[in-house]
Amino acid sequence: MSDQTLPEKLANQLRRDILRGNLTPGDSVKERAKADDLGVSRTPMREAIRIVAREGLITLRPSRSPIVAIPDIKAVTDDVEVLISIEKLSGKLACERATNTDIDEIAAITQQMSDNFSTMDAVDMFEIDMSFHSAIAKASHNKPLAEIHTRLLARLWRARFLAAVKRHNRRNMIAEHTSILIALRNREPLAVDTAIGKHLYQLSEDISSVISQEHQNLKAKTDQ
Amino acid sequence: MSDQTLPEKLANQLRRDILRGNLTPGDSVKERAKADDLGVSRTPMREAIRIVAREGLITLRPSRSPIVAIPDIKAVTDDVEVLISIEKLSGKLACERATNTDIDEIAAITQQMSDNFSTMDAVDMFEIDMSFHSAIAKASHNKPLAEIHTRLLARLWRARFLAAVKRHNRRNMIAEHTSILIALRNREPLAVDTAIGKHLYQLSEDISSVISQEHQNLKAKTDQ
DNA sequence: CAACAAATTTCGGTATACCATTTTTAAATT
DNA sequence: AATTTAAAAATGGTATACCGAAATTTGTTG
Repeated sequence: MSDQTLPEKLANQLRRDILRGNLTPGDSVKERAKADDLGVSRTPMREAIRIVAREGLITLRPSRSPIVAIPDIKAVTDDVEVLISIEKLSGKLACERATNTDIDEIAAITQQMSDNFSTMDAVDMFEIDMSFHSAIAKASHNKPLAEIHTRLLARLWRARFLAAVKRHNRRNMIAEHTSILIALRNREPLAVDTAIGKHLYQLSEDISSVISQEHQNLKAKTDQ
Repeated sequence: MSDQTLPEKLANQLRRDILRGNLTPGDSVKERAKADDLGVSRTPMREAIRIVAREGLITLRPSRSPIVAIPDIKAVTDDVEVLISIEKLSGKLACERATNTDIDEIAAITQQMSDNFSTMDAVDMFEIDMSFHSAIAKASHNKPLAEIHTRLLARLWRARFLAAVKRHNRRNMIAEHTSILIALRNREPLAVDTAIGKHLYQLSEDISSVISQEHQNLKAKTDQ
């Protein structure tokens, strides 16, 4: 874990702050202040900000403070559009290339979710959901694909989380995950495609509604 | 053009050096040396290196000089795999959302290529080919999609270029571009999908052969 | 001459200093 | 009191300095 570079660690911290809501869209992210907070100099913090910015969670402005990105509905639905395509490709490739270990891992995650679904809070649930989707991307055995997938998920983290807290149709989710898992185990690309499509279809609208609602709440915000 | 930040400009310079062959895979990219070359300090150069590294053209190594990425066959074919999927999605979305201006632009590029195909050298030809594909991505009106596409193209630039120099079946290429264009103009997603698939299908193997050949030539390379 | 060891150099990582632009604050004028 | 303007503070961009790890060179020893 400690083979992570300092800027990476700082970037993680920033992400966490944004996703947990300690930093909300529109907040400024000042190099000096953040660096002082965490007891490092500006150089690595600057790099960390760039890392997170490239993922889309922070917006850079020339000669101005970076701010936490304010996702507009279009950008988010665009992301979801790509995410669906990427996940479907992952599923197809996973059918061809996933090892049994890969699939067992996906099964374990699914099992874990269904075992604890009544006791977990939204955050736990959400993180398991994330790991489910990441596991499929990994099972594609295509590294650039997995990287793109990771980046998209990171960008959608917050929106997905907000959406997930709202609708708690957990049973439904588990059923959908299970059908994806079965299709993968049977190595049936078409069934995987359908199952993933079904699972992600609703997401776009759910997210849109949450984001548009947030935009309402963001009206009287004057701080940079 | 001058609204580009200094690190961006330096990153462009690095890309160009790599793609033009002034820097070849395996060469080290030293902060200090490169910064001195271009008369800037290490800070912006460092940032530029990170930018290009994140695109995949440079490989960072902990506490070592970054080196120009040595693309292995697997990585390149993986990239192509994703590229095909991304371009097909672009085509599908372009059918729905492209403005007539978008399509006229694509047509103009195609025309330009067919007008000058006998007089252009490999580089000219190649750059027009690039712009053709970028124009389709732009016509999807999905920004993150276009960004991913750009990044993939950049990463494949060199390999595609090397492959393109070898096979000069230009007429074939123009015919394929034309069929993509027609399908787009008719707004027929299926036809677009087929045409793009056909156009990109060969690419993977062409590139693979070029890359594997290059790996041969890279045997006795001892410089870091 | 080979192999190992120590000293030196090189290089990335981090901290700090300086500069230019932008933002904020405060004062001054109408 | 409101508006404009000037001064001060804040902030990102860039340069430089310092440090520790890694690589290289050099010297010594078997």
